[in-house]
Amino acid sequence: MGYRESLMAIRGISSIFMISQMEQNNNILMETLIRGLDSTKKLQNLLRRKVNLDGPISAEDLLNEILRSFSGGISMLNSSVSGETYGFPATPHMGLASPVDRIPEVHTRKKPAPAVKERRGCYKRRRTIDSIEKISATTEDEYAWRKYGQKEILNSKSPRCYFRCTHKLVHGCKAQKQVQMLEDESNMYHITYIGRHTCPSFSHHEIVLDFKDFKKHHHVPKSPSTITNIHIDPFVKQEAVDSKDQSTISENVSSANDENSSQALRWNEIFMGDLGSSFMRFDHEDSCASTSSHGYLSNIDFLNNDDILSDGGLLDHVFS
DNA sequence: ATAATTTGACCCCC
DNA sequence: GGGGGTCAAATTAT
Repeated sequence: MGYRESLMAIRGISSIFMISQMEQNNNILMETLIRGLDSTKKLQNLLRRKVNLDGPISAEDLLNEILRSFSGGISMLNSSVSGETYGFPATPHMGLASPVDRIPEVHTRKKPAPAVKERRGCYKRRRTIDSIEKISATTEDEYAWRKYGQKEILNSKSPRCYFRCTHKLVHGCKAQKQVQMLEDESNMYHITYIGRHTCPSFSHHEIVLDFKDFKKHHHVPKSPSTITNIHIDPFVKQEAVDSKDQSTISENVSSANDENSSQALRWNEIFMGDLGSSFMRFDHEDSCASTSSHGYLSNIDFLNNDDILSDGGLLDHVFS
């Protein structure tokens, strides 16, 4: 049976199955993927021991690709089961510090109960938010983020960490970021960028060619902020943000005036360039007034479950 | 001294 | 009612 026939069979069967059966199949698939991932990692370790640096690079590349595929599949399943959107990971985890891997310390401080419940700011829960999601091996990017919250998420082992732009108070920058570690074994992060940086500063950490080397000689904070050597946001000019190093290199990259028309494409370029294998779809829906009044970002829908089995959907992309 | 993080409380909205 | 996003005092780091 050829691939097309198999695919058609899968589609036909899937359309008949009840949801519970689909979940059961998901579980079986998940177990299979996890076994495969584990075996591949072991094989990778074996290869690394037996071959020298001039060995079969292509085999190593192939293994890496297998790892990415497994990790991506597991991430997809996790996300679809939990009702989240999903994307694909770019590269295996590189062992960078995690912002969410710390068990919160138990503090003994006792906060005196406020005598009078003062009304805080009116919170607006986002509905159709201006957000970009990605799955990444690293939580770091070129921006400076300040953590302002962490929440345990229902049915999730990893907490979700909340970050806002460090320059929020100075420049009123509304950019936010949420980071949550995926629950598979890939050690990747589900990162959601909300809103856009409006602060008039830009970092150029890509001048740091080897971030790992950089970390050996510089203190790197626990937060996922500060440094990356991966990509630049072409919309904004931003200062270097390593708060410890205080080195600042500024450069005007592009004006803010010509960005709207091609913004979705640019974000697409950024993340596709960064992740390599992210699947994103950009929709132009209403912006949320609470997060952006300028329509800076295009909304993104990660492919939903229907896309997996629909014509021209995810499977077709993956296997084409 | 100042900045950043932690973490329980608060609050909105599904 | 409760999940999750945010606040802000306390704590920690620089």
